[in-house]
Amino acid sequence: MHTTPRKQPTQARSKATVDAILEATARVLVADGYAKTSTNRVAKVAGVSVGSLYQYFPSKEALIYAVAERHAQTMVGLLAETMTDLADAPIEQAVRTYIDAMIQAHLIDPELHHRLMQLVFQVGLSQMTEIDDAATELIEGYLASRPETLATPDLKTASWVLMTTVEALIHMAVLQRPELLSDGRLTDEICAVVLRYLGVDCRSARRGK
Amino acid sequence: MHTTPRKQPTQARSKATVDAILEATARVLVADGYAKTSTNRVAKVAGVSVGSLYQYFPSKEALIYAVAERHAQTMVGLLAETMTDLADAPIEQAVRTYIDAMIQAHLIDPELHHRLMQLVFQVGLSQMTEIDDAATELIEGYLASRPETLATPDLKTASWVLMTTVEALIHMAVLQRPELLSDGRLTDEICAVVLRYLGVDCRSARRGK
Amino acid sequence: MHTTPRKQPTQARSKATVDAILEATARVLVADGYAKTSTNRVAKVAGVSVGSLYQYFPSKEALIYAVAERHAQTMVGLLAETMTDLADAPIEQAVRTYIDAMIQAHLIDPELHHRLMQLVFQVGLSQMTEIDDAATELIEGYLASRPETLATPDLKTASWVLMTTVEALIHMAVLQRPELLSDGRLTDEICAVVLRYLGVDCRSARRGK
Amino acid sequence: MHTTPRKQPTQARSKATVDAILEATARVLVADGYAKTSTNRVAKVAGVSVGSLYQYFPSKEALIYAVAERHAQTMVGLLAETMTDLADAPIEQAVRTYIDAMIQAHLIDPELHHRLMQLVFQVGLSQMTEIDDAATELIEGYLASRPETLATPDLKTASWVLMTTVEALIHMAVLQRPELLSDGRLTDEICAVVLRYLGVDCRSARRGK
DNA sequence: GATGAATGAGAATTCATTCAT
DNA sequence: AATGAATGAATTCTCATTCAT
Repeated sequence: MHTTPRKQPTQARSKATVDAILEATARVLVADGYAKTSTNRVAKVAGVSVGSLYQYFPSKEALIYAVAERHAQTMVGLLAETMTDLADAPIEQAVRTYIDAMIQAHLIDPELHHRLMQLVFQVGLSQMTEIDDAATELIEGYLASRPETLATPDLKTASWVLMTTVEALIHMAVLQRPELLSDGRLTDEICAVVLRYLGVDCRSARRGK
Repeated sequence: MHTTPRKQPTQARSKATVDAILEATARVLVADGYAKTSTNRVAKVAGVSVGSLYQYFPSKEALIYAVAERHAQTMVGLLAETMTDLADAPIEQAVRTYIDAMIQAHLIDPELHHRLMQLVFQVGLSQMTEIDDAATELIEGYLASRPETLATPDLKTASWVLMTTVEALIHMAVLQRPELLSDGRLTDEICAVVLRYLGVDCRSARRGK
Repeated sequence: MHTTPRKQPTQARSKATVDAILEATARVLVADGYAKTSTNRVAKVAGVSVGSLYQYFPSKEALIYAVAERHAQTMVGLLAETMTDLADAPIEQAVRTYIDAMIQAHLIDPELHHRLMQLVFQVGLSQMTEIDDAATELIEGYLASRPETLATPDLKTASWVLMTTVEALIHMAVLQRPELLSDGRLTDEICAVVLRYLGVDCRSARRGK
Repeated sequence: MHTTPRKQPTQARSKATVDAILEATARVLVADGYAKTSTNRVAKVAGVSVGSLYQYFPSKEALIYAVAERHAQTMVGLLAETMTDLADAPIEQAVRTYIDAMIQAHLIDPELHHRLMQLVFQVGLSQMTEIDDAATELIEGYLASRPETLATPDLKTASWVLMTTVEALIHMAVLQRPELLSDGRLTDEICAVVLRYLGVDCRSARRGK
């Protein structure tokens, strides 16, 4: 089963077609779920014929892959943009910036993100796990440069725990508790989870607030 | 679309048939995923005819619902069994018991659990979110009885944060980092995340370890 | 690609279904050719649903295979029936019996036979070449028992030449010169080709006719 | 459905394009078979656009027709070239020349020849049967000029029998027994079949060999 | 109650052909 | 003339569901 795009659109017209197809795929995937996402329907929503769809994507899977690729790159791009130059920032600020960036990244297209995450194991969307891997490495790099912040000696496990925790809280909040996100309460709580885990912002710190 | 079982099996033989069907559904679901789980195949694996399957379950969805129901009840049952009489236990012990119980519950059938979790939004398996709701209430009840443990005044949010965090760490570990589970390292780390978030086990506490 | 039947029909009803499907396949194949033989059309002609067709034959190819199998067995059966006890017959009679049997076999279903022969290399219908192989062996066995009849020392090549010649003349006559078949002229000519090649029925023999 | 070329290429460039298309068609036909010979693929292999292809050939069938036409003409051309001035040659030499010429004609492009022969009835390629008709006429003309050679009074039938026999033996040998062709054994055998059928080269002739 | 044959709508995919650029 | 993007009917095959036996 091919999962790589069939050909690169060269003309402006075909570029627009490919964009329309990817956008339609995302919309249909969100609305109907993977099982009910039919290529004919995607084509119809995109306003092109099935034939055109298959001219650029050799299979339904390739379509999903391309959407995941595009979404993952948008998210990682936003993260990378925000996370520069935190090396010297105080840890409270670094953590808050990371969490804010993560939330923004999740808000790019929350429903699409969720659908794609569901498919990670079902279809094998490595693109999506790479977001997490990138985040884990980011955290690991930061913690490695500040050994004193780490309560546990196991750097890798701690990084994974932090990434997983932040990711899960944001992901679930986006889906189940959007009100917590909009008023900023959640950001505070996630910061608290992270900083306290790192030994910062203990009762003493909090009291001084 | 009906999603409730068609009739209650009264005779012993019927009970065995239903059990075989549910077990077969779980196995096929794990092996092939929801999309490729066909009722004909389930019937064959269960050793009954499709006709018999439809005698007890009016649709494919009803089948999945019943499996989710059974699995959720097993998990909640195990949790309920373990969590009795923690009201007076010291917080460290309560947290550890909770986390241990959660891990055990996740290890009942990790792959089935994961498949079902994937389907929560796709098919609308409220049974699975009820596990989380039950856990959240459990936490909320415990924290409500010990207001001094809470660093945040928002009891509901804190409970949700804790449940989500513990659930995510265990779930992802079961799938991605099984080695962290088997040697007990993860239990320690999750305890640390929870207790520090609750203001217990700060640096000072840890140092004394 | 599976080419073997999916399941054996056990009940009388399904046996009739399978028969209807095979017969319809043969008719559509003859009428429309392989490329235009669609499974939906076969099902319609057979008076069953596509689903039923696919219950017994996993692919279009499997369908053709089964038809070829059935046809080849009918032909070989007829040959075997006719060709017994020629060991002691005079060569003229043996040759004529063989040719007559071959003609009868070709007349079972000439158009189907032709379509299937066309597909031998295209689809790989070994069943059909096996008819030729069986015929070649028959000839080889007969010639081996009468070394004096053979003008060439190379038994295998001579057998292949004879089988190919007889087969081609009958096959083409059935399709292009049916009138030669009906009045028996062709049988005489094919006998002449064979017997003269074998050194029998030279001018002298003929003159005495 | 049009089957005649759309326009005659007058310019040199057009001629080259048409040639490239025909050659590509032949190659794809041999490699993939008729059903999988797509016009898009032919165009790609020919190095032109589909649009250009359809400028010269109004349909897929027209493409195949043109290829058959070209191939048949090449074969008939080679035959005609070789067969001149056999009127006075001894029969043994005439037969051998004919068979040699036929073999050479079959070796021009054996796989293409076979693919086209398969399509004769499927698509109706009269061009290919015309090769046989030409050969039959050639034989008939020769035999008519030498009535004494004929064992049968029916000239037409005898010619058809000879043409069919020689054609089949060569055709099948090219496909199934190429080793018989390369070492010349087959030529001898085919000569034997023909000459003995014609009453020449009886035992007596052979003995003197 | 049980069986499993039958159904047919619907999904993925291909490819001959057209036509705007 | 040439290009190649676009079309969409047609094809193969699946599977949830029904119902005669």
